[in-house]
Amino acid sequence: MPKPPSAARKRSVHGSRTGRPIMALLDLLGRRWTLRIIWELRDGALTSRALRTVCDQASPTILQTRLTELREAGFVELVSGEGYALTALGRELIETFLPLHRFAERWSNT
Amino acid sequence: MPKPPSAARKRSVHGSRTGRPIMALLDLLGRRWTLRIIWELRDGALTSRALRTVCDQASPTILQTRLTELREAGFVELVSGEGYALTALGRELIETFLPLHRFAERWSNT
DNA sequence: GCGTCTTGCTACAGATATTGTAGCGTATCG
DNA sequence: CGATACGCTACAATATCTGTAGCAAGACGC
Repeated sequence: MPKPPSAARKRSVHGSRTGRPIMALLDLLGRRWTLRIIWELRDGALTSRALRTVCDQASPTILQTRLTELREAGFVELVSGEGYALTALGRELIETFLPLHRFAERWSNT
Repeated sequence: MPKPPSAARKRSVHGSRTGRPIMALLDLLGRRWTLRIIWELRDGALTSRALRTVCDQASPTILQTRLTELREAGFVELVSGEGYALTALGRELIETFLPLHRFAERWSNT
Protein backbone atom coordinates (compact mmCIF):
# COMPACT_ATOMS: atom_id res chain seq x y z
CA MET A 1 0.00 0.00 0.00
CA PRO A 2 2.53 2.51 -1.05
CA LYS A 3 1.04 5.91 -1.27
CA PRO A 4 0.13 6.89 -4.81
CA PRO A 5 2.95 9.05 -6.09
CA SER A 6 1.06 12.09 -7.31
CA ALA A 7 -1.33 10.35 -9.55
CA ALA A 8 -1.52 13.20 -12.00
CA ARG A 9 1.42 12.18 -14.12
CA LYS A 10 1.48 8.59 -13.05
CA ARG A 11 0.85 6.47 -16.06
CA SER A 12 -0.23 2.92 -15.74
CA VAL A 13 2.79 0.86 -16.41
CA HIS A 14 1.48 -1.10 -19.32
CA GLY A 15 -1.06 1.18 -20.80
CA SER A 16 0.17 4.13 -22.72
CA ARG A 17 -1.88 6.98 -23.92
CA THR A 18 -0.90 6.13 -27.43
CA GLY A 19 -1.65 2.46 -27.17
CA ARG A 20 1.88 1.65 -28.24
CA PRO A 21 3.49 -0.67 -25.71
CA ILE A 22 6.95 0.34 -26.79
CA MET A 23 6.22 3.87 -25.63
CA ALA A 24 5.18 2.68 -22.21
CA LEU A 25 8.32 0.60 -22.01
CA LEU A 26 10.60 3.42 -23.10
CA ASP A 27 8.89 5.68 -20.63
CA LEU A 28 9.45 3.25 -17.81
CA LEU A 29 13.07 2.58 -18.71
CA GLY A 30 13.72 6.27 -19.25
CA ARG A 31 13.51 7.17 -15.61
CA ARG A 32 16.55 7.76 -13.51
CA TRP A 33 18.11 4.61 -12.05
CA THR A 34 15.71 2.25 -13.74
CA LEU A 35 18.17 0.97 -16.31
CA ARG A 36 20.89 0.96 -13.73
CA ILE A 37 18.89 -1.13 -11.31
CA ILE A 38 18.07 -3.73 -13.92
CA TRP A 39 21.67 -3.75 -14.96
CA GLU A 40 22.98 -4.32 -11.46
CA LEU A 41 20.60 -7.22 -10.94
CA ARG A 42 21.83 -9.03 -14.02
CA ASP A 43 24.08 -11.37 -12.04
CA GLY A 44 21.70 -12.26 -9.26
CA ALA A 45 19.63 -11.01 -6.39
CA LEU A 46 20.65 -8.06 -4.25
CA THR A 47 19.19 -6.78 -1.03
CA SER A 48 17.85 -3.29 -1.07
CA ARG A 49 20.89 -2.06 0.80
CA ALA A 50 23.35 -3.89 -1.39
CA LEU A 51 21.58 -2.40 -4.35
CA ARG A 52 22.01 1.00 -2.84
CA THR A 53 25.71 0.40 -2.39
CA VAL A 54 26.36 -0.67 -5.95
CA CYS A 55 24.19 2.15 -7.23
CA ASP A 56 26.50 4.84 -5.98
CA GLN A 57 24.54 5.44 -2.79
CA ALA A 58 21.42 6.43 -4.62
CA SER A 59 18.81 7.61 -2.17
CA PRO A 60 16.57 4.89 -0.82
CA THR A 61 13.56 6.98 -1.69
CA ILE A 62 14.03 6.78 -5.41
CA LEU A 63 15.31 3.24 -5.24
CA GLN A 64 12.13 2.12 -3.56
CA THR A 65 10.05 4.02 -6.07
CA ARG A 66 11.79 2.40 -9.00
CA LEU A 67 11.70 -1.04 -7.44
CA THR A 68 7.99 -0.70 -6.92
CA GLU A 69 7.49 0.33 -10.53
CA LEU A 70 9.65 -2.52 -11.74
CA ARG A 71 7.75 -4.97 -9.59
CA GLU A 72 4.44 -3.73 -10.93
CA ALA A 73 5.81 -4.09 -14.42
CA GLY A 74 6.76 -7.67 -13.64
CA PHE A 75 10.48 -7.28 -14.23
CA VAL A 76 11.63 -7.55 -10.65
CA GLU A 77 10.46 -9.47 -7.62
CA LEU A 78 11.30 -9.52 -3.96
CA VAL A 79 12.54 -12.95 -3.01
CA SER A 80 12.27 -13.63 0.68
CA GLY A 81 15.69 -14.00 2.19
CA GLU A 82 17.52 -13.08 -0.97
CA GLY A 83 16.46 -9.60 -1.82
CA TYR A 84 15.47 -8.24 -5.19
CA ALA A 85 15.89 -10.32 -8.29
CA LEU A 86 14.91 -10.21 -11.91
CA THR A 87 11.92 -12.26 -12.87
CA ALA A 88 11.97 -14.46 -15.94
CA LEU A 89 10.49 -11.53 -17.80
CA GLY A 90 13.13 -9.23 -16.41
CA ARG A 91 15.91 -11.54 -17.50
CA GLU A 92 14.39 -11.62 -20.93
CA LEU A 93 14.41 -7.85 -20.96
CA ILE A 94 18.01 -7.41 -19.95
CA GLU A 95 19.14 -9.94 -22.50
CA THR A 96 17.86 -7.66 -25.21
CA PHE A 97 20.30 -4.99 -24.22
CA LEU A 98 23.23 -6.89 -22.87
CA PRO A 99 25.09 -6.06 -26.10
CA LEU A 100 25.04 -2.53 -24.79
CA HIS A 101 28.04 -3.40 -22.68
CA ARG A 102 30.29 -3.98 -25.63
CA PHE A 103 28.86 -0.98 -27.37
CA ALA A 104 29.68 1.19 -24.39
CA GLU A 105 33.24 0.01 -24.40
CA ARG A 106 33.72 0.96 -28.00
CA TRP A 107 31.86 4.21 -27.49
CA SER A 108 34.17 5.28 -24.70
CA ASN A 109 37.10 5.09 -27.08
CA THR A 110 35.69 7.57 -29.56
CA MET B 1 31.97 9.95 -2.88
CA PRO B 2 30.26 13.26 -3.42
CA LYS B 3 28.25 13.61 -6.54
CA PRO B 4 29.52 16.20 -8.94
CA PRO B 5 27.21 19.11 -9.59
CA SER B 6 24.93 18.64 -12.51
CA ALA B 7 27.08 20.80 -14.71
CA ALA B 8 29.76 18.16 -14.54
CA ARG B 9 27.41 15.49 -15.75
CA LYS B 10 26.45 17.55 -18.72
CA ARG B 11 29.98 18.32 -19.63
CA SER B 12 31.49 14.89 -19.66
CA VAL B 13 29.20 12.55 -21.44
CA HIS B 14 31.72 9.81 -21.71
CA GLY B 15 33.45 10.14 -18.41
CA SER B 16 31.99 8.24 -15.55
CA ARG B 17 32.90 8.50 -11.94
CA THR B 18 33.41 4.79 -11.83
CA GLY B 19 35.38 4.52 -15.02
CA ARG B 20 32.84 2.07 -16.36
CA PRO B 21 31.56 3.26 -19.72
CA ILE B 22 28.39 1.26 -19.36
CA MET B 23 27.45 3.37 -16.38
CA ALA B 24 27.91 6.57 -18.30
CA LEU B 25 25.80 5.15 -21.08
CA LEU B 26 23.05 3.97 -18.77
CA ASP B 27 23.09 7.35 -17.10
CA LEU B 28 22.72 9.14 -20.40
CA LEU B 29 19.96 6.87 -21.64
CA GLY B 30 18.19 7.00 -18.30
CA ARG B 31 17.07 10.57 -18.68
CA ARG B 32 13.60 11.46 -19.67
CA TRP B 33 12.97 11.50 -23.43
CA THR B 34 16.42 10.29 -24.36
CA LEU B 35 15.37 6.79 -25.29
CA ARG B 36 12.24 8.13 -26.89
CA ILE B 37 14.15 10.56 -29.09
CA ILE B 38 16.53 7.91 -30.32
CA TRP B 39 13.60 5.65 -30.96
CA GLU B 40 11.70 8.20 -33.00
CA LEU B 41 14.73 8.88 -35.15
CA ARG B 42 15.12 5.23 -36.08
CA ASP B 43 13.44 5.66 -39.47
CA GLY B 44 15.15 8.83 -40.55
CA ALA B 45 15.74 12.49 -39.85
CA LEU B 46 13.18 14.68 -38.16
CA THR B 47 13.15 18.42 -37.71
CA SER B 48 13.09 19.69 -34.18
CA ARG B 49 9.42 20.55 -34.51
CA ALA B 50 8.50 17.26 -36.09
CA LEU B 51 10.33 15.57 -33.26
CA ARG B 52 8.31 17.55 -30.81
CA THR B 53 5.10 16.47 -32.47
CA VAL B 54 5.88 12.78 -32.43
CA CYS B 55 7.16 13.07 -28.87
CA ASP B 56 3.80 13.90 -27.43
CA GLN B 57 4.43 17.64 -27.44
CA ALA B 58 7.38 17.41 -25.14
CA SER B 59 8.61 20.84 -24.21
CA PRO B 60 11.23 22.29 -26.53
CA THR B 61 13.41 23.06 -23.55
CA ILE B 62 14.05 19.49 -22.61
CA LEU B 63 14.12 18.36 -26.22
CA GLN B 64 16.94 20.79 -26.92
CA THR B 65 18.76 19.70 -23.81
CA ARG B 66 18.58 16.05 -24.78
CA LEU B 67 19.48 16.70 -28.39
CA THR B 68 22.54 18.60 -27.27
CA GLU B 69 23.56 15.76 -24.99
CA LEU B 70 23.01 13.23 -27.72
CA ARG B 71 25.00 15.30 -30.15
CA GLU B 72 27.88 15.57 -27.71
CA ALA B 73 27.70 11.84 -27.22
CA GLY B 74 27.95 11.39 -30.96
CA PHE B 75 24.64 9.59 -31.39
CA VAL B 76 22.75 12.34 -33.16
CA GLU B 77 23.68 15.05 -35.61
CA LEU B 78 21.96 18.03 -37.12
CA VAL B 79 21.85 17.66 -40.85
CA SER B 80 21.35 20.92 -42.62
CA GLY B 81 18.04 20.94 -44.43
CA GLU B 82 16.91 17.62 -42.99
CA GLY B 83 16.83 18.06 -39.27
CA TYR B 84 18.12 15.70 -36.65
CA ALA B 85 19.35 12.28 -37.60
CA LEU B 86 21.15 9.39 -36.01
CA THR B 87 24.83 9.15 -36.74
CA ALA B 88 26.40 5.85 -37.71
CA LEU B 89 27.15 5.36 -34.05
CA GLY B 90 23.58 6.21 -33.16
CA ARG B 91 22.23 3.67 -35.60
CA GLU B 92 24.54 1.12 -34.11
CA LEU B 93 23.17 1.94 -30.70
CA ILE B 94 19.52 1.64 -31.61
CA GLU B 95 20.10 -1.65 -33.33
CA THR B 96 21.13 -3.11 -30.02
CA PHE B 97 17.72 -2.48 -28.60
CA LEU B 98 15.44 -2.76 -31.56
CA PRO B 99 14.35 -6.17 -30.23
CA LEU B 100 12.71 -4.19 -27.46
CA HIS B 101 9.83 -3.56 -29.79
CA ARG B 102 8.83 -7.18 -29.96
CA PHE B 103 9.49 -7.58 -26.28
CA ALA B 104 7.16 -4.69 -25.51
CA GLU B 105 4.41 -6.26 -27.54
CA ARG B 106 4.59 -9.48 -25.61
CA TRP B 107 4.95 -7.63 -22.35
CA SER B 108 1.76 -5.68 -22.90
CA ASN B 109 -0.15 -8.92 -23.07
CA THR B 110 0.87 -10.08 -19.63
C1' DG C 1 13.24 -11.68 28.21
C1' DC C 2 17.30 -8.16 26.38
C1' DG C 3 20.35 -5.83 22.99
C1' DT C 4 22.15 -5.67 18.50
C1' DC C 5 22.21 -6.61 14.08
C1' DT C 6 20.00 -6.35 9.09
C1' DT C 7 16.13 -6.20 6.38
C1' DG C 8 12.41 -3.44 3.55
C1' DC C 9 10.61 0.80 3.57
C1' DT C 10 9.07 5.78 4.64
C1' DA C 11 9.17 11.18 6.10
C1' DC C 12 10.85 15.29 5.32
C1' DA C 13 12.99 19.44 3.40
C1' DG C 14 16.17 21.25 0.25
C1' DA C 15 18.20 20.84 -4.33
C1' DT C 16 17.52 19.55 -9.36
C1' DA C 17 15.18 18.57 -13.36
C1' DT C 18 11.17 19.02 -16.28
C1' DT C 19 7.08 21.29 -18.03
C1' DG C 20 4.42 24.68 -20.57
C1' DT C 21 4.12 29.01 -22.73
C1' DA C 22 5.99 32.48 -25.07
C1' DG C 23 9.13 34.37 -28.01
C1' DC C 24 13.74 35.43 -30.39
C1' DG C 25 16.78 35.57 -34.76
C1' DT C 26 17.46 33.54 -39.11
C1' DA C 27 16.26 31.64 -43.41
C1' DT C 28 13.15 30.51 -47.27
C1' DC C 29 9.54 30.96 -49.85
C1' DG C 30 5.75 33.79 -52.48
C1' DC D 1 7.23 43.10 -48.40
C1' DG D 2 4.31 39.20 -45.54
C1' DA D 3 4.04 34.58 -44.16
C1' DT D 4 5.94 30.54 -42.79
C1' DA D 5 9.23 27.17 -40.70
C1' DC D 6 13.49 26.43 -38.69
C1' DG D 7 16.76 25.86 -34.38
C1' DC D 8 16.88 27.50 -30.14
C1' DT D 9 16.20 30.15 -25.58
C1' DA D 10 13.88 32.67 -21.19
C1' DC D 11 11.04 32.29 -17.69
C1' DA D 12 8.19 30.79 -13.83
C1' DA D 13 5.46 26.95 -12.23
C1' DT D 14 5.67 22.08 -11.32
C1' DA D 15 7.34 17.61 -10.69
C1' DT D 16 11.02 14.81 -9.48
C1' DC D 17 15.24 13.59 -7.08
C1' DT D 18 18.56 13.86 -3.31
C1' DG D 19 20.35 13.24 1.32
C1' DT D 20 19.61 12.39 6.00
C1' DA D 21 17.22 10.39 9.36
C1' DG D 22 14.47 7.05 11.14
C1' DC D 23 10.62 3.34 11.71
C1' DA D 24 8.80 -1.62 12.37
C1' DA D 25 9.69 -6.37 11.79
C1' DG D 26 12.52 -10.30 11.80
C1' DA D 27 16.83 -13.08 13.04
C1' DC D 28 20.72 -13.81 15.84
C1' DG D 29 23.30 -14.62 20.27
C1' DC D 30 22.94 -13.85 25.21
